[in-house]
Amino acid sequence: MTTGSVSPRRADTRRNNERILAAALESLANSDELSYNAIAKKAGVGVGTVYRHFPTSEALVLAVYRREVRHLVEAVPDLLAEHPPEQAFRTWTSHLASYMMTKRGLADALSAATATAHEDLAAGTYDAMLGAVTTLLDACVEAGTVRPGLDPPTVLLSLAGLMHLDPTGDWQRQTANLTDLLWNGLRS
Amino acid sequence: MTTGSVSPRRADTRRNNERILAAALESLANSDELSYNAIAKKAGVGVGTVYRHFPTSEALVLAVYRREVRHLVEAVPDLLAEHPPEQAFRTWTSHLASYMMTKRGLADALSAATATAHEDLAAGTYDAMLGAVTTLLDACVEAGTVRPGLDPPTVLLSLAGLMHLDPTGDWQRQTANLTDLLWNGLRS
Amino acid sequence: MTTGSVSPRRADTRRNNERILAAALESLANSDELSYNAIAKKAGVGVGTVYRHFPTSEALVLAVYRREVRHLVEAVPDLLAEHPPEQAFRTWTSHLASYMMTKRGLADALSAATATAHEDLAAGTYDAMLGAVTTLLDACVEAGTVRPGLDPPTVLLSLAGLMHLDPTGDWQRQTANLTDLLWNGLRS
Amino acid sequence: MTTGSVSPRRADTRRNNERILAAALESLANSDELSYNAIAKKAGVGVGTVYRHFPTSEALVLAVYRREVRHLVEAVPDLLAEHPPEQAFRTWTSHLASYMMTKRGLADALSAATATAHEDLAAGTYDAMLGAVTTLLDACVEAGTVRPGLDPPTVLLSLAGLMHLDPTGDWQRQTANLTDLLWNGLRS
DNA sequence: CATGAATGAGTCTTCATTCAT
DNA sequence: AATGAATGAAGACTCATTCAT
Repeated sequence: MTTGSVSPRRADTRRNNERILAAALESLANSDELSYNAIAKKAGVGVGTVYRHFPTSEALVLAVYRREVRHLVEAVPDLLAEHPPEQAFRTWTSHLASYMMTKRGLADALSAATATAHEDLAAGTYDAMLGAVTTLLDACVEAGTVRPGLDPPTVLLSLAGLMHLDPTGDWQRQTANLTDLLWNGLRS
Repeated sequence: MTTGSVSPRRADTRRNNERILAAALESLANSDELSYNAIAKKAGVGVGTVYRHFPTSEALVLAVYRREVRHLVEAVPDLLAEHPPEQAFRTWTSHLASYMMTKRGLADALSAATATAHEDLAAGTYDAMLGAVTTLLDACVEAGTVRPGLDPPTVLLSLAGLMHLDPTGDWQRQTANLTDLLWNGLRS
Repeated sequence: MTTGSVSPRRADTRRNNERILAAALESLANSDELSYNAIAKKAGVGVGTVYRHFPTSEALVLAVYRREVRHLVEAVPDLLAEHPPEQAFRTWTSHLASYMMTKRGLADALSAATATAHEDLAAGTYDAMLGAVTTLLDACVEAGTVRPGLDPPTVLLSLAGLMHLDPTGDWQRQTANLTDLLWNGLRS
Repeated sequence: MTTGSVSPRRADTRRNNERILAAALESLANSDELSYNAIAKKAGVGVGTVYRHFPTSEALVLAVYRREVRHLVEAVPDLLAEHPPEQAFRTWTSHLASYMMTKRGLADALSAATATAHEDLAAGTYDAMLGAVTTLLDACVEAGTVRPGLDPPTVLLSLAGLMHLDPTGDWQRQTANLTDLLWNGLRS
């Protein structure tokens, strides 16, 4: 009846889910390759288990993505609580950039997945990101530093370049430059 | 044993090169998948021939990319000759967008390739694009519609979002929106 | 801790048995494929339950077969009661044909199963079919339309072709043709 | 330049074809199972080679079948040359039976394959068998031992039972019995 | 130089079977 | 007894790469 139970099998299902997601994220972070066999091995479960949890690779990629997006999105309220709006916006942007730098393959995998994905599967994550941007913009508008009437999807789109920074170069400066340029277009 | 002409083979070779590149582009346009076997068949040559021309898939992708980039870059002088600078900039942007819409897989393939590629291989294409943007910006500055001192790499980066438009949606409007937003940041 | 009735479980059990058999028949009818997992799902029970009821796939196939054979066999008395013997024989033959047309996979599955099956498992169904044929023949002999001394196994064998009719063709005519041909060999 | 050449690779393509067909026949003879991996191993070639020669399992099964059918069909002229027609017919029938006894799985595999097969693929073999039967019947009619006007497809169908004989039983006698019964229906 | 057959490692995917709950 | 998650062996299939012709 020890906590590290004797039974090797039927280990907690939720735990498996976690391990699979973690393994998949690790794969995706580097190479945009995602092999069910490799993930199963890395997660220490059978291939079949991975299939049971995520029947298609779409589902798997999306699940990984969703988990990651949540982190970015959940950071927004805190940023707004601790910084003036413009600063919050800029900081969030740099979060986004550094995130992209460490999760290289995710973007590619995602765009491959969403190509086939049913709208509803992908929708959630895009909407979440959009919500984050909208919240940040609204705060800035409220503070009078950004002109009203901006289109959040367009602003989000303008940040997409962050996915293409060169991780071996001075991407922090490039991020700042991009944000500056963009900010000129947002200013009231 | 020559057939008569100085180098009858040379013509065949160049022809093969073209066919392979065309076949590869077609593959890349849709699926970001690139199979030597498939390309060979589509190009009507043996696999070995493809290997002889492009020993690594990196080399192949880059060759395709270079050819495509040339088209975009070469459009710039004509645009500037026929339109006022701002209009030229906007039109070029929409060229870029529609190009990305039809060459879906190319961007992904490229980013995968450059991950490992020797700098020098990739450098050429990036520089060419940068040159195009610089030329356009300079013309605008000259015309007084854009403030001087802008960083061309940053401007190019801000256009990267065009690679992520939804080809099933109203990407033409989104492109216009993005350009408008950006323009506000460029204006003098 | 009984729920009240003498054996409340027994009812469930019988019900499960039915559902499993029905699900298996449906599978077998089309594709000769028989997956425990698929059957369990279709029957709305757990895989384990299927295993408990039918420990081997042999047992399952045979159970399905036995149930189906019963239908064919039980039709004989009625046919003989309502038609003159020769007519009964011909009608039964066409029953057999149309049965085979709708249960495509069953025959294959069965022959695969009986290859390994213990004699006793398979015996029952063959004997039942043999009995049906014997009964029909006897009636015909009695009526004087068929010569006595025929070997029922041989007659049954001669009908095996019905398993190989082309369901997309005019199998009804083919059945009639076969029966006519055979009848010439049976006639007194 | 020895005949048992040094080069292990690129062994004569035709030879490969033979080996694959032989390996496949051996598999099919027993179990109606046909695994590309297993066949490749048994034939001593790579899996890919099997795929190159027979892209689908349909194609493979049919190729095997065709080869085997040819043997049966080619026996007809000799039989007719050496025996009186009726005897030729009976002997051919027993050939057929003994053939089926040793190629158990082939029939099942074939019926599975033809289910999906394009007509043209399968047609050849059926037509060949039909031709054999027709030739035999014609000879018998000519000799006056069989009544004219019989339908060859129906006769062939009546022989289908030979595929279902019990190889552990006295199938030789059963074959004779079936032929006798059938002959009564054919006699003039 | 070009060709394309051969190879086989590696990925995907399904399913029988076990067993903790 | 029933359930269904987990497992992993097994077979399908693809494709990069080599190399005889």
